[in-house]
Order: sequence, then structure tokens, then C-alpha cells
Amino acid sequence: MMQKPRIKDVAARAGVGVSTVSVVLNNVEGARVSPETRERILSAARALGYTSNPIARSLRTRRTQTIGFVGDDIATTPFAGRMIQGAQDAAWQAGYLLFLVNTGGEHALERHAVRALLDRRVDGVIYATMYHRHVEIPEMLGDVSTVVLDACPTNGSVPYVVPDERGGAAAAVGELLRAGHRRIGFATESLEVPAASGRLAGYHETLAAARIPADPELVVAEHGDTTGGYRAATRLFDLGERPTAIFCYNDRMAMGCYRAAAERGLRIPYDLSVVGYDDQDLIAPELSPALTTVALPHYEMGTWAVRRLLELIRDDPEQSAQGHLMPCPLVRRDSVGPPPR
Amino acid sequence: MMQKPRIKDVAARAGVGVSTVSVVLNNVEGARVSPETRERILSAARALGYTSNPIARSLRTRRTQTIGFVGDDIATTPFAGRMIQGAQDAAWQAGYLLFLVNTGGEHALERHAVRALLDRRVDGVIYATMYHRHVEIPEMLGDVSTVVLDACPTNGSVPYVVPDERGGAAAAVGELLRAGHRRIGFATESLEVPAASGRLAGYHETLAAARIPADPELVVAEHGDTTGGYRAATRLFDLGERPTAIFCYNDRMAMGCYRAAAERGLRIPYDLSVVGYDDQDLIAPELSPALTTVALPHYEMGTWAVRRLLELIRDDPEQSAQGHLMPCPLVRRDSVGPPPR
DNA sequence: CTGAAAGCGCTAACAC
DNA sequence: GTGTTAGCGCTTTCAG
Repeated sequence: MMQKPRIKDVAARAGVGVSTVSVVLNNVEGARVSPETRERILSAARALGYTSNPIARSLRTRRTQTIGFVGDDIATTPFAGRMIQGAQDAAWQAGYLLFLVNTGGEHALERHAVRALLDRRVDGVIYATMYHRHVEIPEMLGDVSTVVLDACPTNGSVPYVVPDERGGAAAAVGELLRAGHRRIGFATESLEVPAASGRLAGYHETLAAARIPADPELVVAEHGDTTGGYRAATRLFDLGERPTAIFCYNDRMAMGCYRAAAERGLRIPYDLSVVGYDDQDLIAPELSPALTTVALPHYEMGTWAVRRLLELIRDDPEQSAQGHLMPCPLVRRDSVGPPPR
Repeated sequence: MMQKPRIKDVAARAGVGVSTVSVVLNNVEGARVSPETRERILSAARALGYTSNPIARSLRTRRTQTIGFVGDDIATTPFAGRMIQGAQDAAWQAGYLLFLVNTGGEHALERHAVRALLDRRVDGVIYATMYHRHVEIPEMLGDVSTVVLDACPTNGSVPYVVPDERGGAAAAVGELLRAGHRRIGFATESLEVPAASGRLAGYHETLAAARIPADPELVVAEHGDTTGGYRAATRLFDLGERPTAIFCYNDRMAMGCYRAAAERGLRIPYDLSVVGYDDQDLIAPELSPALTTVALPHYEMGTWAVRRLLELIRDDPEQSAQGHLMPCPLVRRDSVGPPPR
């Protein structure tokens, strides 16, 4: 392995000064270089297999073409990977590389991580959480362009992107409405998280828009897992007049709902329609019948975040904060049918 | 936000030369600095909030304290996150940061990615695939310390780590043997992948060690998904003398196996024992009864890979290649019982 | 239009 | 023991 060529080598080979090489290779705007000199330089560079050393460049320009991605937990959720990939792809496309650091949600580690990233002179950072919630971002981030991914910052004023839970819920309920349902239950998550309140709001709004009076009985809260879904569905089934369709807070609850329905001999989608949320790989398509659900736009949020970040980096640093709602598309499968007569 | 202090500022404040500061801050070995000078420097640095600029340092030392992680697909499998996290954690612990790049398996992109990482002067790279297989690593990687993660390199001679499929299968079958089973089916994956052959070998060896004659009928190959598992189980049930236990190539197949068993009225673990492989979050613990299975050591492989890489980086660059088999632990749950009488 | 030279912030010889 | 200095490879004035 021979030594990497330096700019000086290219200059020597082309018989010009290093600055001219620099100008040519960087396509500097207002620089006039004779076409033939330019060509000579270009071919010299090519012949040598020259690529500039980003480290040296960074030292001079104070920009590293890197961005830091700090996340609280990249491992446990399958969603995390998609966000990271979205971010990575967008960064790569723009010629940036991503530093990934995982904090496990520990505050101390997080501070350390941000510090390490700033030391490394990243041009910006993506601060991500692995599910939609409120977060306080480290104040050190005030020193660098930042965008928050899948969370609402409670301090500072930085752009952020979260799923449009409300719109997703509206799409889900709308689908049920279109199928003819009028009595639609909502099996919600009992935790107070933005996703839950957003989805509940979407549920209510959509029903109201269809002039269907709200029936508090139809909204039941349980844990957001299979068991919770089972419980919620059971409670709904035990109502005087049971709903003909259930919108579940997530696919795991929908799974529990399926089980409860099976036990009662309720066939989906004939006797009961159900729609979930999250579009989880190993659940939604695998259930039988396959579950109609709403997908979380993790990949898209990841790309949005770094695109926005790059804008911040390149344009004036003082932009007004803004939250972006990323649409959650409905994924139609086989768990919705007309209500039984 | 005021300008970051430079080493010169620290030197000035402490009333010493920059080299002394450098020596003190880097804890250089054979350097004798008077304790009081050292203390003065340290407190000056603290007072200024000085942290050295890694970019400048790298330019000089030719080491960047970064490692590149190229993976073919970080998003679609939940396992990927664990490997990345393992790698990230180990790197972080050692003071290294991880550049993450995703190639989507595209060869051209991969070359680009490696090139970009080398340009950035990473100290080493982890070349990872998202499931155990054979790969040809880009030859450019010959120029830098490399370790291969979750794959066997077919060219070059670099360290690599893969799951001990054979040992995992042996553990699974051993568990069944201990429960008293003698007629154990293996629902395998029909694709020729290292995981499949490794697990098959483990199955055979363990049976042989227990002096149980091999019965070719008991090994059935199907697609490695739910449907495949269903088919395989069905074929096994239709045998003259049906097995009392089934070892499935993976949890998805085990899921299909559960369904097939349910349809026949076979209760797990009373009429049939089953063990899976992979320990997938949304499957193994959620099935009822919860599935006894074998876990894939992704996190551990990730940490192993970067630890090994760091050895390569710090020690003599020419080490003999070697593959490491990471043990796959058995995860006991409720799907194994004694054979029916 | 092109080249010389001054740093970017740091480390490591090498003087003192 | 401690300070001076020469680069690391590149960009960017500023002369020519």
C-alpha cells in the first residue's frame, strides 16, 4: 500500500501551484483558470488517484461534513433502525457521514456524548428518541445546529419532527366509517403519551365530523400490549351494544383484540372489523386475517430531520423553531369489512 | 457562545509553553514535568474548559479515534440494531466514535462507502452483514484494519465473528433430550445458508452423541417463515410415527408449527414440545405457551468485533486471521415438556 | 490567471 | 524540566 498522494503531488505533476489545484478541485466559484490548466490538473489528480484529506480540510474550513446522531436506544425497537437508516441515507446523499451514539437514555452519558460530538466538530446533530414523546434537550446543543427527531423538545427552540398521530387516527377511523361502521370502539393506551392523546383526538374529530355522537363507553384504556388489547376488547364486547369495529392504539393491542374476538367466536372481518397502528413487521402482516393498520413514518422522519438539519447548517443559523408532522399512511389489509347486519 | 479555547490559551494562562501542555494533557509516558507545573496546567485547562481539538490532533497523529461500520441493511431486521449497539457501546467505551454507513447490499455503494471511510481516515472498519453468510469483502479494506461481523469472509484474511449455530442447535436438542424425547424432528430452512447447515450439524451430532440413530424422515426442509414452519410441522405430523418434539430452524417456523399443532389438537408442551431459534422479541415471548428458543448473540458479536478491531489497530497490524464462534444461549420458556406416554 | 505564503490546532523532535 | 519550532494537508488571501 503506497502512500496516499497529497495535493502537493498533484500540483507537481500538473506543473502548477497547490492553490490552483485546490481551486480547481473544489470548483471554486469566481475563479478563472484556463481550461487547459484545469484539464491538466484534473488528469493529474485522476492519474494519482488523489482524494483530498477531509481532516486537513476540516482543520482549515471548520466544517467536517459529519453529523452526530444521538439516540436513546437504537437496539430494542425495530423502528429505530428505520429512523437511523433514513437519517443515514439522507446524510450520505448530501456527502455527510453520520456519527452514531447511543445513550441508553442515561442523562450523564448523554451529556458526555454531546460533548464528544461537539469536540469532534460535527456540523450538526440529530437528537432522537425512539418513540414520540416530550424531551428536554441538553443545553450544550445550543452551540450547534440541531434537530429533534421523533420527540417534542420542551426547551430551546429547534425544529423537530413527529408522526402525525392525529391524522393517522383519522385515516384509520375514516376507513372504518367508509366501510359503514357507526359504532367504533377505541382501545387506547393508558399511559399519557403524545401518541395516545393525538390518536384519541383524531378518533374524536373524525367521528364528530361524521356527526356521530361521542360515546365515552367506547373508549377504553389499557396497557399498550397484547394483554392490554385483550382486556380492552373484552370490555368493549361486554358493552350493552357492542361496537362493530375497534380501532386499536397499536398492533400489539390489536393482536390481543384478535385473541379476544376468537374466544367469543367473533370472526374478523365479518363480525368485527379492527384496525391497528404501527404496522409492525412481525405482527400486522402475519396475523390472520392480515391487519389493516397505520404505518409510522420512521424512515421519512429520519430523512426529513437531516434535510432540515442541512438547511440549518447551510443557511442562516437563526431559524424560527418549527415542528413538522409527518403523515402516517393507512395500510389496507384484510381486517376491515362492512358491519354485520 | 464564545470561541473554544486553544492549547495556546491554556499555555498562556499557565505561563508555560504549548508543548508542556500537550505533554501533560496527553499523559505522555516518559515525560517528567514538575508536579506543580502539571497542576497549574491542569487547573488552567479546567478553568478555560479546554478540550483538545481532535481534528488538529488527527492531522498530526494520523489516528482519528473513529471506526467505520459498514452494514448492508441496518433497518429491516431487529437484530441489526443489537449488533450496532454492541459495536457502538464497545467503541464508546474505548473512546472511539462510530461512523455508520448503510449500503443496502449494493456493491457500488459499498465501494463508495469504504472509500469515503478511508478518506476520512478511520482507524479501522467493521464490515457487517445482517445475517450470517459468506461474503467477499471489498479489497480496498486491505489498506486498513478490518473485522467482519456476522459473516465469513471468502477472501482476504481478517478476523470475523459469527454465531455458533452448531452449539446453539446442540443446546436446543440437548434440552429436548433431557426432557426425555427420543424422536425429535428438525424443521429446517431449505436455503443453503451457513446457519442452516450449522444447525443441522448440531442436531445430528447431538443425536449421535446420545446414540440415537439418525432418521432422515425427521429432517424436513421448507421456507424459513411461518408458512414454511406450518408445512414442515404438517409433514412431520403425517409421519408413521410422529416426533414428540420439533426443533425449528427459527422462531417464525416455530410459530407456524404452533398453528399446525393447534389444528391437530396437539397441545404444547403436553402432546408436543417445540424449540425455536433466534429469540425474536415479538414472537418467542408472545406465543402461548412462550417459546423455548436459542438466542442469537448479536450484541455480543458487535462488542467482540470492535474489541478485536481495537487490538488490530493498537498491536502489530499483521495478525493471522481467525474466526470466532459466539455462543448462542438457550432461552428456556414453556414449550418443552416430557414426551407424551 | 497563477503561485507563494500564512495559518487552522496540535504533537513531537530538539534545543536550552 | 520546559520552551521553540517544524510540520500534518489543506484553503485562502494576496502579490505577481
